Amino acid sequence: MSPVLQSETLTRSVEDYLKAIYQLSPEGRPASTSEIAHLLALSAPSVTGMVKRLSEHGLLEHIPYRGVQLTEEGRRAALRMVRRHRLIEAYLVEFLGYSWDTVHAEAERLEHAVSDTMIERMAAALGNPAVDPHGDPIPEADGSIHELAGSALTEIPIGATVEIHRVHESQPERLRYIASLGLRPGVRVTVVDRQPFDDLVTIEVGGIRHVIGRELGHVLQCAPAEDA
Amino acid sequence: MSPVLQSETLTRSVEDYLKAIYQLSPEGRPASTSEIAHLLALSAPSVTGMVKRLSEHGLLEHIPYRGVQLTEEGRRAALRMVRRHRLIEAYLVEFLGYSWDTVHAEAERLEHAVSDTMIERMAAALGNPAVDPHGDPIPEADGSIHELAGSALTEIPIGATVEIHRVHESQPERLRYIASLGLRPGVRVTVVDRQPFDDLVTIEVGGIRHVIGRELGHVLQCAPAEDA
DNA sequence: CAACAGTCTTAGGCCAACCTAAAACTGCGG
DNA sequence: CCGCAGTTTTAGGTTGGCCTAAGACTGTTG
Repeated sequence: MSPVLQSETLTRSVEDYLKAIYQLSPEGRPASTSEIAHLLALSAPSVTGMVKRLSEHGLLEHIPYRGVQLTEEGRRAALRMVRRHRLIEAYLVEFLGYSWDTVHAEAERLEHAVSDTMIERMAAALGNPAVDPHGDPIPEADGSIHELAGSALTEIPIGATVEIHRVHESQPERLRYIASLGLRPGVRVTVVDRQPFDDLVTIEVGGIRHVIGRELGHVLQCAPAEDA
Repeated sequence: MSPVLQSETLTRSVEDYLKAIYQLSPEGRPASTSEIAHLLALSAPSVTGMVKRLSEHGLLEHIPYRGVQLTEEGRRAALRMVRRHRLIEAYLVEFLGYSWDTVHAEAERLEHAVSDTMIERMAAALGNPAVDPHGDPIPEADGSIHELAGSALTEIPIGATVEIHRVHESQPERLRYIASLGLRPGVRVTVVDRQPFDDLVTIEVGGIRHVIGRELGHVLQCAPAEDA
């Protein structure tokens, strides 16, 4: 598309910054220096420096002391990385015996090394899936993405039965815990109780009850159970 | 094995240097600065500089003005990269529809990004193959390698029929040409004539005759045809 | 055995990416 | 509306990995 994006080869670091900024705000709200620094485990000054260079290259706009927003070109590059990451995760789970909690780190490195050709072959081998193993939607090769509407588990009313669509988490520790509760995309849960504070939710899944706290509750994205 | 190799993470560049030095001399003969520079497409001073650092880290021995040799630790690291490279090539050909002439570049990037776990899963998916698509032997995970004895096509006497075991080439251009002549590992060829100079060899493969020059003749490693 | 060609190393720079310490800005509360 | 806490940027430094230009070495050859 853009002549720049096509010719110019982005470095690993640049790819990571763009992806991080996109993930901090898929909707395009400005992301702050410290948010980016925290997500990438870098110092704030490092982020400021890189952000300056990226804005000179037209990948984002930086209003000093105010935050950064991806340009159309930056967003495209970011979505390309997200597509790569999620397809790689899906491929590793499907064909190389990876589990949910171990794919992230591997994909994090591979996403920078794999060619477009290879990504598309992997997509084809998978049958062009719409979501990755965590239920996150995979952007199309053309840069479009279909975010599926859903609500955090913390927002489901008592008595409702919903299906988990998405587990928006990448830390292996937490993923293992979530899996140990029997929670993963496609599983059906019923909200049996809610505490008035701290968004505590009691759910029933597979006949067993668990109490879910605020953080986990936000990680678990749900939608009304489909068939009956 | 070595505590250093285990803990220390080698950079991409270091991995490339070690692999290059190994490939210039699998037997351990000293490799020259300029050979390394040429293979890696770098300047000679860059190589001198890196070689110094690597020798300080115990990965190779450098006798100034004389050349470098891998230490045991360096050789192990190099063989690890060779194993990765060849397994990745084999995997891409087997499972992702790559052809002979396109795998090299992809593997060249992936070999630095893939985890040991993933390499071993790929090896398992392939059934732990002994050779890659070019017929090059794949080192074992423990660092041993079984070089198969063979002779260059230029050394085969007139009248002999041999089987191509190995096509030791990575440039896509050349590989495509070689493939266009119907030459690849496992194919049987008969030497029908040889010129006294320039190692020109006339071969017959699949009923068609071709003249092979010195360079290509060395690339094509042969062994006596097995069954009759 | 001296000179020369070719190879290798030293010297000195550059750039991307990171860092810490210190200065500048923002926005809130008194 | 001033000052202060928190955030962000500037200033200045480090490291890895590359470069070119210039000097040092080696081996061959007249």
